[in-house]
Amino acid sequence: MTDQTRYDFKEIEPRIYKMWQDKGCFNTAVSESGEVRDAVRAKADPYVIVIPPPNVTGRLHMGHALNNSIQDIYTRYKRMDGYDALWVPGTDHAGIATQTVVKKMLDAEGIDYRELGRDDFTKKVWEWKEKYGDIILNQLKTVGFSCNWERTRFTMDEGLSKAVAHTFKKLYDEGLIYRGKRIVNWCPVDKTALSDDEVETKEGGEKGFLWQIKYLLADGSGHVIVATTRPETLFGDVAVAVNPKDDRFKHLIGKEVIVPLQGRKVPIIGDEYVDMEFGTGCLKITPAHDPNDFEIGTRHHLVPINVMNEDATMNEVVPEKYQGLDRYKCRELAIEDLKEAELLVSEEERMTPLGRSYRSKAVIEYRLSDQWFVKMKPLAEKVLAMHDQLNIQPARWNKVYLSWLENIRDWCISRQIWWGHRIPAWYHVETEEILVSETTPKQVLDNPQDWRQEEDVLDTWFSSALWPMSTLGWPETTPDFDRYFPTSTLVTGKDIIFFWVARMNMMAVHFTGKLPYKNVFINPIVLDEKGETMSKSKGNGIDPLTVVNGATLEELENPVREARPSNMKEILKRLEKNFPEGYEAVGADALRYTLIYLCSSGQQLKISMSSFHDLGRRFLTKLWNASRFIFMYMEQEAQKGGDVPDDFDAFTRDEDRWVRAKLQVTVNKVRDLFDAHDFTNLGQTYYHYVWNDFCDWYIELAKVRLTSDNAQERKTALHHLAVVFSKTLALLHPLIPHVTEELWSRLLPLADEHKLWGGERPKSSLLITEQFPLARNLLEKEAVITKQFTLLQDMIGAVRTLRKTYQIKDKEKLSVSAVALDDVAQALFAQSIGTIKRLAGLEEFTLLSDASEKPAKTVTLVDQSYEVYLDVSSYIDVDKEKARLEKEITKLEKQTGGLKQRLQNQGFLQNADPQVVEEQKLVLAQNIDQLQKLNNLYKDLKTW
RNA sequence: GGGCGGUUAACUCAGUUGGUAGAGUAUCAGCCUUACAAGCUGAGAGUCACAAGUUCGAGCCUUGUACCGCCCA
Repeated sequence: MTDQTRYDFKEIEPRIYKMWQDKGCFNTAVSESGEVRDAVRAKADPYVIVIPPPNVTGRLHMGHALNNSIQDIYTRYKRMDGYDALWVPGTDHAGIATQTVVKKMLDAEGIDYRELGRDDFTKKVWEWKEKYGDIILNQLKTVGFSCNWERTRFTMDEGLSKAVAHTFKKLYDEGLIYRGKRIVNWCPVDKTALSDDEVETKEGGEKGFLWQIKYLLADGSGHVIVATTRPETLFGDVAVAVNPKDDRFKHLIGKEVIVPLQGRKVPIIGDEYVDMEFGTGCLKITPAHDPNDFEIGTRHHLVPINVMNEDATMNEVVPEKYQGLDRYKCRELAIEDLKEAELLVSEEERMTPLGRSYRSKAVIEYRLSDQWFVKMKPLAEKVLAMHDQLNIQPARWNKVYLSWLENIRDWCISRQIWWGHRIPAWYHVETEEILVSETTPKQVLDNPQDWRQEEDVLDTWFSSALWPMSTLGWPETTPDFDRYFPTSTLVTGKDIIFFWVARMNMMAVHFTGKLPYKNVFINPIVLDEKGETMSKSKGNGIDPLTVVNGATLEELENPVREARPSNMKEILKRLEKNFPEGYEAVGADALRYTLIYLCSSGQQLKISMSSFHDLGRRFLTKLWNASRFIFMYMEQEAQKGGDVPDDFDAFTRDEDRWVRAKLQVTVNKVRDLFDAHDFTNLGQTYYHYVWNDFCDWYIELAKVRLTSDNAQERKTALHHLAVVFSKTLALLHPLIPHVTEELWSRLLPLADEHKLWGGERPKSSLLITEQFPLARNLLEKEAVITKQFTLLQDMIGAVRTLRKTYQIKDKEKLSVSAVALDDVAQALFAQSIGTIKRLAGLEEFTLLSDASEKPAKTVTLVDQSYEVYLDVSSYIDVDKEKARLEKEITKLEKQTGGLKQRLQNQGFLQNADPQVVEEQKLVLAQNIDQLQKLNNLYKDLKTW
């Protein structure tokens, strides 16, 4: 036995993880090159998960910890269950994010990345990636995840890049990728296009203004009033539109107005799009800066006028005084000038819908430019047709997923940055002919001066969409792709159902005819204890590594100080109050246990710093100490001596049968919960079994025999402890792998040494590859013992309650007698006299043969199956006992009254399920019986 | 505007085909019982958000309302 009463994760976890890696435990049965490494497993079904690749710039956060804990549970469970398990790890290149990080780094060094040029900049990014790109993968290792690190992938790897080029070329040839001048979401900070899905809008819009501006008619016959939230774009106006049905304005169609501040003449056009109710009923048309206007402009063959630069400053098209101004500066100035010119009619504050980049958070500009698109509808239709083959859990996410696919829009895939997969298209400098090719085409090689390659790169999600295929070698027909595709399960967050899940499905179905996985599990979002999303800027994040490794107060405060949230003082105060000595680490297993325990079926998971101590650490400490107990008694056998029985069965008792039945029930349940992706009850199931069944009851019961002089009894108890505990460790391993593996390594040699297995020795010396306990139906006699055992538990509980009610000190030994009213109780009590005495703290426990032998002046507990008589003559307080009985009688009467009423209700008797009626009748009869007994006791009391 | 989720004990959450509400934490009381005081034993604690409906019977089903969170337009 170790002296430490707690699990030393700091020493154990890294050691165990390294051991797994050294022994190749995360490897597959068949290597990438097709070499068989485990002949048995190579014949088994594969079980495959591909990781949602974290950004290469990313750092592990609680969401990753949860998401990957779930994946690890599945991987380990299936691996133990005999499958050839493969969990493919890796990172994505995160085009915009990574480019920004490296750009900032260069800025700090005083280097302008533009001056470096594309090739040198890309080199710098690769250098950065080599240096920092594995950080998040290493962080995953510290949490114990059993990824197959041999197969670590990166979306910019050569093979994966080939897959991207291949896909692009194919889709282009099939007419599913096209290039066109379109209005796109433009991020003026990152200076790139964004897809619709990368734009966030705030509920209810953001604070802004609606201005009404006079546009004078060119013929001097008056004016129209136009309402706009974006006056700075008026320089790009190409028309004013009215609804052709609008009697107020339809006579103006065909006339011209003068664009204010600029003097250009533009036509008044009629278009049904214009909402007569909204604003003034006159709409300025600015095709280069608004998607709706773009459509209207196209319909009327109007040439768009772009008035902004890439960074959303005003360009040379606008009057000189506005040129170079930021769009908002220009807006202010324009409003002033309009006032001056007496063209501003009104200014009204209102919430206006605003899009922001999900990366930079900058307000999106609309920009007319040449972009590449994927035609999504044909791809989406194929996926929709196969939807019955996809199991999305929780099922409600089907709706979200389907509605996106059903209302699919084309996907803008070009990005105006340098870091990423450069689009494999070449333009002829004179003819504008386009060549698309996986590798540089011959024409280009022959006459490089005549061709220029597309400057844009592809959206990172384009390569992510290929992830389950490309990580396994596609489009090559590799052994990996043959064996491991399609994969089994995808675990991810709801925020990327559109970005990622749907697009992966489309690519896989289009290119292979198969969905890339069978199951999709959407894990909840991790929130802080107030229910707010964790974010750097709020300073409310809980770093999983802090939980694993601990942190000083200063280390806890630093991220908050850097983020400078508005409630910074309050947060710092709370940290100082709660963690004056810093945060005490709990290790990876405690982190994992806590997250899964709290992983409810809702959409969110609230967590606080203290939950890891209260849930995870407590549980592990309990398990650790249970093992100390078992190991201690095993070690003591060396001195105590004696032989193991020839047949453990001969000395096996009901409590042994009971705990094994409980274990089996738990095994069945855990398997069901795994298979149903139901984590809601998993933590509780584990907790209840380990804490209540195994520790509180079985270990306590076993103590009677473990302290016995009879070696055969002792060793039989140890035998059952060894077997049951070994299976318990196996059952827990997927969730808390390190501690269970460590305890496994201590249990096996000890039980071997003392010959305790009795034919039930586990097969594997490493728990990670031990068979996961098998499910089976409970035998009839197991079901019976499980039920019977509650009699014993209730009886002991009742005695304990009485003791407390009478405030009898735990040390005071009581004398109790009991009578069994049925055979079950008779057999159980007769066998359990020793354990009852110990667990209820009794001096004497006498089993009477008949209720008539009941001693005088006892406190009596009545049950259907037994009566218990407590000799409390030296403690008894008649009034107190009266009160106790009264309370119980009242409660029972109330219940009985309700039952009677129901059973007199004709409606109930006629309509209810006959079985239910019978049940209720039985309960009523029992209640009446019980009530009778209690009333008798109450009468007796008067004679005391 | 459309959709999704939530509202159950002080807190975090369970709650199977409708049959008289459960767990953990916290609280209170008693215990250093040779695995664990990061423990053990016991106790108290709920108008299941609100309203109406269906039903013999509703935390659960239907409709509506309120509030909280999220997604889409």
